[in-house]
Amino acid sequence: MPETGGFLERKLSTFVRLSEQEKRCLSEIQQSPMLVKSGHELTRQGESTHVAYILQQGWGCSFKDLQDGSRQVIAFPIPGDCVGLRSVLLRTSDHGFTTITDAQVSRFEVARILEIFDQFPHLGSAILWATSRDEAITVEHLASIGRRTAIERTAHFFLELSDRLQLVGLGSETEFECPLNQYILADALGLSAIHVNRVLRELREVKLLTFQDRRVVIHDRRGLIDLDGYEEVDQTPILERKS
Amino acid sequence: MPETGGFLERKLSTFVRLSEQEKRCLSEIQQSPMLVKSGHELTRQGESTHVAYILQQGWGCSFKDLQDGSRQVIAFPIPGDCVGLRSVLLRTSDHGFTTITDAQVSRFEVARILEIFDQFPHLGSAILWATSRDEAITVEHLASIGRRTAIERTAHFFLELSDRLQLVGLGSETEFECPLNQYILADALGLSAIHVNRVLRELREVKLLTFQDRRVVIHDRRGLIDLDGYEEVDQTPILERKS
DNA sequence: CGACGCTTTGACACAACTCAACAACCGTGG
DNA sequence: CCACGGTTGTTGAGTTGTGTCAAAGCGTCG
Repeated sequence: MPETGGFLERKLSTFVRLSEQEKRCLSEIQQSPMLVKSGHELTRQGESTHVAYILQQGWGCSFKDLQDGSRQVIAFPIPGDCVGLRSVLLRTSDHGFTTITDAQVSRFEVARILEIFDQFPHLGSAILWATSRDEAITVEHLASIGRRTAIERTAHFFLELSDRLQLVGLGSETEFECPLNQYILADALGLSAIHVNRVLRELREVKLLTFQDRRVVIHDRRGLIDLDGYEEVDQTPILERKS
Repeated sequence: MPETGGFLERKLSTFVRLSEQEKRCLSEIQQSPMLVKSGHELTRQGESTHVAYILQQGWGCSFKDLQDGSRQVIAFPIPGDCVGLRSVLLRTSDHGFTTITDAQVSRFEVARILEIFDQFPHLGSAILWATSRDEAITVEHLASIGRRTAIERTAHFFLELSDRLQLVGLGSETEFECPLNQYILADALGLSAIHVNRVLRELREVKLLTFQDRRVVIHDRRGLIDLDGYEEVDQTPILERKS
């Protein structure tokens, strides 16, 4: 657990300097998070809802179930990320969300977000920035699955995950916790679990990256980047307060 | 060319009933569209910008270029759709946009959008709805490429395109103009152009769909849906004015 | 007329999938 | 304490969907 403002404040702070008032507002909507057991489906594909969540602790994934029983994982939100914000504007949710570990989430009414946009425009743009970043990640994901080989895709996935975790202080340059199994990884990468296993072995053998015991160790960041053309995100704050 | 309000008004109207004032506002930002020649890159990957566009006429695509020279097409905006709205919030654009035919676009400052959010909240939520829908389409696209076979993916793509075009009155249940070539299609579907050709042949042979002479004809909608599990979007307006 | 963009086809290669089996690890209960 | 099933990881063998390479057909346009 980071400084009082939580992971969300930490993440948004890389984008815009927040006033004390805005920080209070953030704390307020993140009060009394609820506990959620591992494997619980917080939101279901096809349901309609008026609430969204901020993930406070633990891991989960948003996903889409297809007709033939297969599943595509869309994203792995990490602490500080919003869950289900998009769904509330569409009539029905186009995807589900399930926890992967025990987790804590803050629930909020979407109406609350609209109020915030009104009251704290800077905070509003910071949130818009965050959702834009999430979208950009989805788009990159799309490009990965559409055009990269299995090993490039996997390397890229872990680099991106590493960067996001570092942004909220949940990992170092070279190492982070990652309680995903190879089945979930497969559904995220658009591969079969068996092939994921082979790819992970190869990454290990060429001494680029190790994924073992719910833990990722990056042995050769440069090598991974060369493999897949990963581009680091520029994270310096770009919006300064006017006054 | 539809009624005076343009394609954007028509699209948003399926979501929320617009006041005369709001309609005027929409017309205003779409005044004096610029002409863009086919094959022109309106925005470039990696550039930073403060303007976005509304496509008025013609076809284009947003895409991502990868390190190895391959390309992934993210979306085919059609008239009434926004282009580059997300990019302006991130420091640099994560994708490019190029026209595919001669086109007309309205350029607008992002600041203008923020003003609209202020002045016409209903219009603001309609725009948010539209961007949420675009996101949902991207997510569906991701699932398609990750988990569907080439033929399912292709069928799904054309069904979705058909629905969007109908929404702005640019196609019927069974037929629409589609000036895409098989190379661009390939980059959108995450396939090789040659395989796209094979898939199109098969769709034609089993009498589901014909793609020829820049024109798509849907022979058997039901059959296509059965093939790929396409879900129609519920389009009844869900936001009614309060007063 | 030739050049060019796009489509079509065939032969072959290969990345990733499927099926099948086994190993390692866990918590549980007898 | 060990036996047990359940979950996850690992490996091999064979299959298949899709990519690559090569070439030809066909409009259109200068």
